[in-house]
Amino acid sequence: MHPFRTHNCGELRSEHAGEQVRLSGWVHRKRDHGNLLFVDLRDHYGISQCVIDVSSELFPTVEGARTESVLTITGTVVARSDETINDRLPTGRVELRIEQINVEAPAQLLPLQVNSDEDAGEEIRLRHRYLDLRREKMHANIMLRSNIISSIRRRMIDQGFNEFQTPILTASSPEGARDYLVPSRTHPGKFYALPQAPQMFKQLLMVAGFDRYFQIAPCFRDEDSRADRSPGEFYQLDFEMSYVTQDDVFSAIEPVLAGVFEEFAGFGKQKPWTVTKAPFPRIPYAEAMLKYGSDKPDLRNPIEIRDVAEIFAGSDFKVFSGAVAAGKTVRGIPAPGAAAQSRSWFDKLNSWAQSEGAPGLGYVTFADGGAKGPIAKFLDEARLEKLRELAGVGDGDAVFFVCDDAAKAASLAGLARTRIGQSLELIDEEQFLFCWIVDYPMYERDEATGAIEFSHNPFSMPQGGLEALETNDPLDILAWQYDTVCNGIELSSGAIRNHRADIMYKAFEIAGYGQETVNDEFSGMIEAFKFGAPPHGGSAPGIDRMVMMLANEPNIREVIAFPLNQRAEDLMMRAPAPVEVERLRDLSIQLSPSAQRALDEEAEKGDVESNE
RNA sequence: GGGGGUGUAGCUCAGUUGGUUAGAGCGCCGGCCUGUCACGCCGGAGGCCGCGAGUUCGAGUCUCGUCACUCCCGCCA
Repeated sequence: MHPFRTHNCGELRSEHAGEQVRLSGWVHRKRDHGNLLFVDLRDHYGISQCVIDVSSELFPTVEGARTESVLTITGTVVARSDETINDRLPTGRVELRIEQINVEAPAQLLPLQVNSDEDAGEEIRLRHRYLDLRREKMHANIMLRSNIISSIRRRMIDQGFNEFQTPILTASSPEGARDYLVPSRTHPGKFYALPQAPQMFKQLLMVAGFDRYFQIAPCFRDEDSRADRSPGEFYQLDFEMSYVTQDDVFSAIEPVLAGVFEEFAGFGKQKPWTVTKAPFPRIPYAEAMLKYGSDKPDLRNPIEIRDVAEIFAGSDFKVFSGAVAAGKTVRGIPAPGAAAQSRSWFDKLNSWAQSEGAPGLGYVTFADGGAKGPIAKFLDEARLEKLRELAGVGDGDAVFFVCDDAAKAASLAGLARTRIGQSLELIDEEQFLFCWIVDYPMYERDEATGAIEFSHNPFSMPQGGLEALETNDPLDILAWQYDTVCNGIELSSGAIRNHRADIMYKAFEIAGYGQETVNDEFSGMIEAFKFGAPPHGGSAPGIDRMVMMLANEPNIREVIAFPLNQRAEDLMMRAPAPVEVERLRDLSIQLSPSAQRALDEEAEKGDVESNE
């Protein structure tokens, strides 16, 4: 007989009755009746009830085994009597009579309870992550992640993609996020950087003549975390293709995303959520900013913002008409059914808008063929009729107004759209609604300095190519640049790349970088482009975010086995940590006095604590 | 770097306008219990109320500072 198990803990059924079997697993729960004792033995696969009574000499051993101890139990499978069958357990029609037991590893008192759904503090969960991961929900989340990744891999390979690895120790990339740096021992004073993404490598693979690359790629960015942004590192489904247009990229990846989401949309849900079928809607950036006030719209919210500047232009509402005359705009946010809301509901939205820095949130309500609200009396019937038409509203509805310059108005209107949609419960959450945001502007003006800079990704091909760069106003140039958005979350960003050295130099020149800078900062890639680079493009959906959405978790750390905490520390492995002076010497590194002082203070504090 | 929330038993939390000895559930230890499956019943141990100042006759409670965790802003081409 195998030393540990003949079956797993989720396997035993009625047909095994009478067999001599061996199970290994953790003590999930014990029910000690004094003379009769039940042990729920748990492993990755399930739970089996084992039973022993006082007549056995093994009884004290089982009684003494604490929760989460690891046991190997040998015995006979017995069918349970009808009244003792547990239909909630797949193995609940049988139990194992304990005839032999080996305590493989006893467990101490637990810092968190594995067999309970009770929330434990995150610090304790991360410090003892191996225990946290034993718990049902976390175990399921991590398995979901594993299954999603193998599904992605299968689907990508089926689409003709090839999996490659790219370096982890590489060069620091200019712009973008802060890099994680790794000091070089062999080159004193020089540093590697961990890749923020394999961006340049995947482009170089295209230049190298491979086609259809993908990788489940680790990415490292030294930026502060958020609930949906894991600290330090995360994973992308990174892919790139040669000789493609934007439409080719979309039609290659849409079936993968739609397929994966359809496959897993039922995880932990009463009924599977609906998923957008390919092809996903394509929304130009400018339209998204107008209609949704965001370049990552949540399409589950039915509200669409309208430009209603013309209604206020020349009107008696001087605050708005004056602003419109001065070049500002007015955005209208329809609120279907909101006319029935109380005065305090409108007041609450108004004070919310003020907390966002706006003067307020004006509105008009429509009822009984007339219009009410603080602004209504300033608008004549023709203007009100035009408003009904533009905003698509009628009796029972309301429209809110935001007046500012276009960018600010769009942004506040977008926030208001979300807030109003939630407040009126207009959002059917149980769906995954995808779209592409396309036609991003290539450049934008820095508010503070007035300088022209890249608005998204400097490696994107400008629409119209070199000619557009040479002849158009930079702020009017669009890029072959696109984002995948699902339920208001940016899932990926991608582009048709700029594969021409001459266009690259020109594009950077407009953003204020000379040829030498490009040669310095992107030497590998710009060189490569001088030896025949294929037109290419791709994208990189975030794996962690996809899993988070499919698992319906509000926090990305719930779908990562061993995440860093918010301060990018590993509480379990104790990273980052100080190192011996000798090792720093190897690396030609000396700590600053302030860093040394901080370490000394911390060490002192640690000593005091450990002496107690 | 800035703002909000939280910090009380091993864990999750309650704790009134500041007022005697700080509670509950789970876990732990002991006792009883031969059909439970979140077993049940009885008993017990376990607290620098994050830390440090201050106000007060008196602080878990109020004030200030500080630390930790977390959420958000900045940041994330």
